[in-house]
Formats: sequence, C-alpha cells, structure tokens
Amino acid sequence: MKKVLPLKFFKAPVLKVAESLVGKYLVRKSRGKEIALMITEVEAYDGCNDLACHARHGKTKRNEVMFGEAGHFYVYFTYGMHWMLNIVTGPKDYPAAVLIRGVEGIEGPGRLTKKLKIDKKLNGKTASKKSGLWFEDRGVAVRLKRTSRIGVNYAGAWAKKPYRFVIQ
DNA sequence: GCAGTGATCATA
DNA sequence: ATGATCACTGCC
Repeated sequence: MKKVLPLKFFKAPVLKVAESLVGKYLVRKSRGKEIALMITEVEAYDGCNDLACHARHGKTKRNEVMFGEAGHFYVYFTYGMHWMLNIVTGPKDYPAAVLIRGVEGIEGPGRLTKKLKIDKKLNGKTASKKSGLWFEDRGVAVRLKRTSRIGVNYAGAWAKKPYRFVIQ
C-alpha cells in the first residue's frame, strides 16, 4: 500500500499531525531518482504562545509560510550551515509546523536536508509530487515514544513540553 | 566539551 | 549599520 498524503492530512492540530507522521514515508525525487525513507523522529511547534516556536514574536519574512496553508514546507537556514525541513499544519493564520528531525538511516535534521538536497527552493512549496518532495502512507504501524524537544532550552517551561515524537 | 558559520531580527 | 541569537554538526 502506497498512498500519497493529501494536503488535508496536515490541516489537523499540529500535535496530531506530528504523531501520525512518524512511521510515514518522506519521498524525495531529485534528478529523476526517487528516494523513500521512513520518518523516525519529529517535533511539533505550536503557535505564537509556544516560546520555542519561530512565530513567538509574530509574523516575519522568514516565518510567514507558517502562517499560511497547511501542507506547505517551511524550510529555513540556521547556524550558518544547516537547512531545517518543516511541514506547516493547522488552519490558515495559525502558525504551527512539524520539524522533520530524522528518517531511517539519517539521524539529525541538518543531515537529512543535506542528503536529500533540501534547501530554500522548497520553502513555501506544497508537499506533492509536483514539488519533488512529499509524504506517503505505506501502511507501516510503529510504536512511539514522546520526549521534550531538542535544542530549545531557552524556551522556559515550553522547553519541557513533550512535543517530540520518536520511533521506539 | 565547544568552535564554526552566516541569515535573520531587533535596535538605532 | 551593528550585534546577538540560533529548532545543529562534527571534531576535540
């Protein structure tokens, strides 16, 4: 069973999308080659009140995609060398996204984007075959584990929220 | 443990 | 214009 996840899938609340995205496949088509990898680790970033979320200080040029329609990619550059891949969720004008932190065989959000050649060209694009990057449900069931998020110690109480989902 | 790296954003 | 910050990685 191979089913491309429709944009509707991402309109649900971010925690629900994050949870159900683990065990699904991230598929990248680049230069005619298709690579499908199971997602093993994600994190949820939920709205302006989430002190770890980029949207905590309101809309800016960088994060405006998060305020848009669900099912679009939010890709940004950080630490002078790494691209981060997120998928926008929830209703329009509600800034929330799921960070894809790892897939099978590629541990770490920065490595993942490097291996799959993901950069700002995908920012704002939709998750579909047309953009060359999309998600598929291949009918795999997995056991999950919830933990607090990585690299957000500055976020006070929000740093402790169990918004990270990893495969067990 | 921590240096490297540069876009982004707030402040002026 | 300047300076602090950063959803990380790789090497020590």
